[in-house]
Amino acid sequence: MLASLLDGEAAGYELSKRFDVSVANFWSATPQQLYRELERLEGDGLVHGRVVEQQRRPNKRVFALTEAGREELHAFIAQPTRTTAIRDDLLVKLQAASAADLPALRKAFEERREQAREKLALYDRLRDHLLDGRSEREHLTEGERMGPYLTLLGGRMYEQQNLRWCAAVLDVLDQRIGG
Amino acid sequence: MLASLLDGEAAGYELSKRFDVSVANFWSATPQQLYRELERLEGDGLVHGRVVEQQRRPNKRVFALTEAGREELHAFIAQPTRTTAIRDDLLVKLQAASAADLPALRKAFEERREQAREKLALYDRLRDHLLDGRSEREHLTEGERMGPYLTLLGGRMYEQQNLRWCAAVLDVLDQRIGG
DNA sequence: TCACACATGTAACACGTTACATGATTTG
DNA sequence: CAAATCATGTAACGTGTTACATGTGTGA
Repeated sequence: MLASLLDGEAAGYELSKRFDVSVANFWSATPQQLYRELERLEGDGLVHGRVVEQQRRPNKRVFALTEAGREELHAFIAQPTRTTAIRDDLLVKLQAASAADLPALRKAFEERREQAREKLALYDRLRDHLLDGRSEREHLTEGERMGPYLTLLGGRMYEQQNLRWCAAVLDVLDQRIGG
Repeated sequence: MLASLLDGEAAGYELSKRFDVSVANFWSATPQQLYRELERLEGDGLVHGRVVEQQRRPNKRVFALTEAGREELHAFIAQPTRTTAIRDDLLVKLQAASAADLPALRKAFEERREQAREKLALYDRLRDHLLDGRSEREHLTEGERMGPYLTLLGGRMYEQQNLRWCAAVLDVLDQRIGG
């Protein structure tokens, strides 16, 4: 959340929208978590909220990073990185599948492939928007922050690999089902 | 855990070892979770435990899948697959980094690259062991279960992509730090 | 007029992690 | 002789998910 607020102040609802698109690439959270966490971060002085009155919408509380929040981010980056825990239902299904499960498994992999395609298309749009006409090289050498572009690159590479893997698995499944 | 028990009965401690190696590829769990979960699964009749008395070791309780456990696995495979939640500290660090953070970030990425290399080496050993002299094609068309091989393939592809991404990011970081 | 977007939350529950506890045997 | 491995757990805590609750404004 602190990292997301670097891109500008936001209310809980707006943050949850950001998480749906760009941030979901590397961090997922439900709106409920965000609201709870905002209270805590404000209590710890890492963010500061103010009420913005709106005419035709319910009022909202907009949160901005404080100086302490920025320092917390620097400290976080300097800390040892926790190893990432992977938990993927689809791989469990694949691991456990026997002959009778193959058609259901095939369907699950087609869905995963479709999701990967959609994410890839989304990332490509975000990338074009982020570059805004400049070349990748220009953006990376001259831009202020290279982070958002490189995380997006990571997301794209991840989904491309995902597609290749789905293709390989579907290939095997079709041979097993068909032949 | 049910999927892991397809590879043969095991005690909690043995399961935690399996999770450390092959299963960690797609599902992580602490030993404490496994012990707690084994109790629950036995309560639900999905696994069945028996005490194995040992001479020079503490006795152990070995658990095997029951028929209900196997059915549960089939049902699980047929269910809609939950979308996988990604949460990666390293990507958050990258997203949030500013100029002052680059050296710390570089170190974090070198560590990630090293971890990827080690995992890849482990997966290659597991792959050789799994194939046991046969070709990939033979194993996939003639073997009883293709799951373990294909999950391993997924892990290898994932780590290879990870390596490529680390290389790309380190390249950019070095240009920013050096130049 | 119906559904969706905006906007924020509470409460209950489920799940996961960390610390602690125990004690034998084997390996270096 | 120390450290690692085998073997199993409890208790406390922290985090995450799900269900529920509320109400206005906008677009089809």
